[in-house]
Amino acid sequence: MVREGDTVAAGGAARPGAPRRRDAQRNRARLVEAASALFDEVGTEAAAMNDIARRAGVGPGTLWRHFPDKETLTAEVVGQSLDDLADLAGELLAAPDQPDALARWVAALVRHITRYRGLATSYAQAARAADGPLGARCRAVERAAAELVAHARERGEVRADLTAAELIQLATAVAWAAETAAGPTAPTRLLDLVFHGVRPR
Amino acid sequence: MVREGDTVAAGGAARPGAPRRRDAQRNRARLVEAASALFDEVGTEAAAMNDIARRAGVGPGTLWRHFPDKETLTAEVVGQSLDDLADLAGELLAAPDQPDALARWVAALVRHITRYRGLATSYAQAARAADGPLGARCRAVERAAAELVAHARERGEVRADLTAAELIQLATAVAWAAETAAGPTAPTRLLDLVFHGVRPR
DNA sequence: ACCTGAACACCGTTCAAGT
DNA sequence: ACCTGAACACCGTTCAAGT
Repeated sequence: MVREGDTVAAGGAARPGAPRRRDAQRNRARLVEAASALFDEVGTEAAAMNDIARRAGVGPGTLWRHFPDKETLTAEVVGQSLDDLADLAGELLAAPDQPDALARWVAALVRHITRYRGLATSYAQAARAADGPLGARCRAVERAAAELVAHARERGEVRADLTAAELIQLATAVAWAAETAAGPTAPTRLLDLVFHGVRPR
Repeated sequence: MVREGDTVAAGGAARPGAPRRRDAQRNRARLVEAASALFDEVGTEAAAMNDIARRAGVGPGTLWRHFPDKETLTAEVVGQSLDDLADLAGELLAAPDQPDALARWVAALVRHITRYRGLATSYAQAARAADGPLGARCRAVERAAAELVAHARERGEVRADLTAAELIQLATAVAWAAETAAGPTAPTRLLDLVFHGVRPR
């Protein structure tokens, strides 16, 4: 994560370009903050790029040079949270005999996706064109999921034919349904149905 | 369904308004056809209203007077298919001892939703604001689902706490996931996971 | 009554002009 | 180098002017 003032010291205060760089990095930080705030209010899809720029107090051109498209901006806003998910997977695997590690991780994944309205759709699009910045981060999450699925399979906690990609698709779908639902169906309820099935046991 | 020429006989050929009415109905039929064709090609969301009007050979104003919003137009395009779903539910319930009637009906529901890209999102939005024309039709589908769920529950084919609304949310979510998926995961596979659960049995 | 198409508002995106 | 904001293309939506 680039922080304000990082390259100012590196560049040297005497160099004429330095203040510009500091401005650029402050603008960048402001843009991410403005995007995060607008995502909170109206969701990732309804948040207009021009509105994000205006809220950050910069022109649209500045926004577009810092982030060449909305996917890159979205990836920057949710990046830390996605890293946290990968870390959580590692912790769950490292701790011995964690019961239902997979179920707990998937619940965290659904919580993450429902953080901002529209994220499920953003991820689905990113996963389709996997070469984008968000798609790259999604693949990292998928690798973490694959380890957890393999672990759960060894313990007999999931069907032997379940793949990590399928599980992520279902989790994303549940998050999408919860965010667009008419009634107050909680994502945890839908997730429970997915894990145990709608048929009686 | 309104067919070309229906009201011409009813209005009388001598009345000056009659040719206008015939024009109006031909335009209406052309608009629905153009919308259906464009939905096929680019999905319900990417289909621009102006493009639909242009393809039908009418001005945008004509489209907007026939269909006051996109939801009304969408409801017209998928109306017959939704009626078919309600009919199918009736048939499955009428025939005695149909095994897995519910599962077969939900599979048909998912096939319907995946007919046009974007339909899952259209339905989710329609279900949220249930007073629209599409929301009304969705409620009819929900009533059919409720009967099937009750029937399946009596036979012990589903969990006792499963509601029709939850099942429809899951079916819509699965359809959404299948249409936006990166890989070639078939909706039937995801539906199977939802019915039997990701845990081993 | 019904139709047409120009027109307005809005949003994504670019780029010439500034410092 | 970086920023600004005007500008263009596009889409949803409306409406005055026609027949």
